[in-house]
Amino acid sequence: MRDKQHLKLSKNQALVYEALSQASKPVGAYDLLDQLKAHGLKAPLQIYRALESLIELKVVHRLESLNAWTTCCDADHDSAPIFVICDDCGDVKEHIDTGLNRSIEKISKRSGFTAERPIVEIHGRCGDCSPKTN
Amino acid sequence: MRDKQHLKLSKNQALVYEALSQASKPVGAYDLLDQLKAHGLKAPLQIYRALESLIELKVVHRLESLNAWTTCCDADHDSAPIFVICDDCGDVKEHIDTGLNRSIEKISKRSGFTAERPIVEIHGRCGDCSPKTN
DNA sequence: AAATTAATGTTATAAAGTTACCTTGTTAGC
DNA sequence: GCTAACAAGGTAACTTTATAACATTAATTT
Ligand SMILES: [Zn+2]
Ligand SMILES: [Zn+2]
Ligand SMILES: [Zn+2]
Ligand SMILES: [Zn+2]
Repeated sequence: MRDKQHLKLSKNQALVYEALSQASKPVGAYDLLDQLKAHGLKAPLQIYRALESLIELKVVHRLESLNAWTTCCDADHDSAPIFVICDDCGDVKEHIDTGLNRSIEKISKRSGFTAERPIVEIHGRCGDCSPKTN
Repeated sequence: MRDKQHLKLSKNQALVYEALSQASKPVGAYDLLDQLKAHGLKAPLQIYRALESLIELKVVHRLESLNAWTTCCDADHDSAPIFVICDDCGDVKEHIDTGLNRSIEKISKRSGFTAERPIVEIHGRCGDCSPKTN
């Protein structure tokens, strides 16, 4: 978590971050809103603004294929986060993998492209949900 | 394109596939609808249903981070398509890369996960749009 | 031809995200 | 302490994206 402890978050940012931290899976913006209505939040924009700044601070990631957000795994990474998503139980894990990141760099450079925001989201079945083949 | 020539598409499927083929970039569902209103289509669902079946047939991919669809590059691939997306000019290219696919397999197996639908979308700047460093 | 399956048509509605405009706090120079 | 500059917040209206529900028609199989 590096110095995420020392992050000075505004009220709404802190509320949204806290809600994401306590969730066991990524959460959608309107779900966050529902939860945080109890704390006085009223409009989608309050959620979206908080999420945007938390992403800027690199403590939250957006899952493009789920329209949902989750806290960073705390690996203090510069490279692309890799999300492994079980379509059965909804479990999501964040991985950091230098090999995959090298591949992304290679593919990009080969075509003169500058990778700025690589998105890797692997859908499938986790160990618990996969049919056992024994 | 393998035998995409020989695909028997229904009327709506053919219309949507044709529209995507002629576009130079991925196209959103409502943009497709606007275009195809001239051909009698009227409702979003007609577009979404056609897209769904075209994806099933593996001739179209959805770009999760763009909410848009594009035709397959015709590489007749089993492995994950990798999209390289210029956030400046909107250009999108599909790549197939065995190295990256091996990384995805490795990461998955390591945690007992079965990858079924890997999503890789690399945002950044293409060669034409990158600031030249000379 | 009857049964089955795939594709369509249409309306209404849900879910996700943004624009516009205005108000309130916080910080930094004076 | 005053004030300019800026970051954060509040609210309403709205746009964009996607799906549910239900009825109909076309193509395929038996
Ligand atoms: Zn992370
Ligand atoms: Zn699972
Ligand atoms: Zn493809
Ligand atoms: Zn470009």
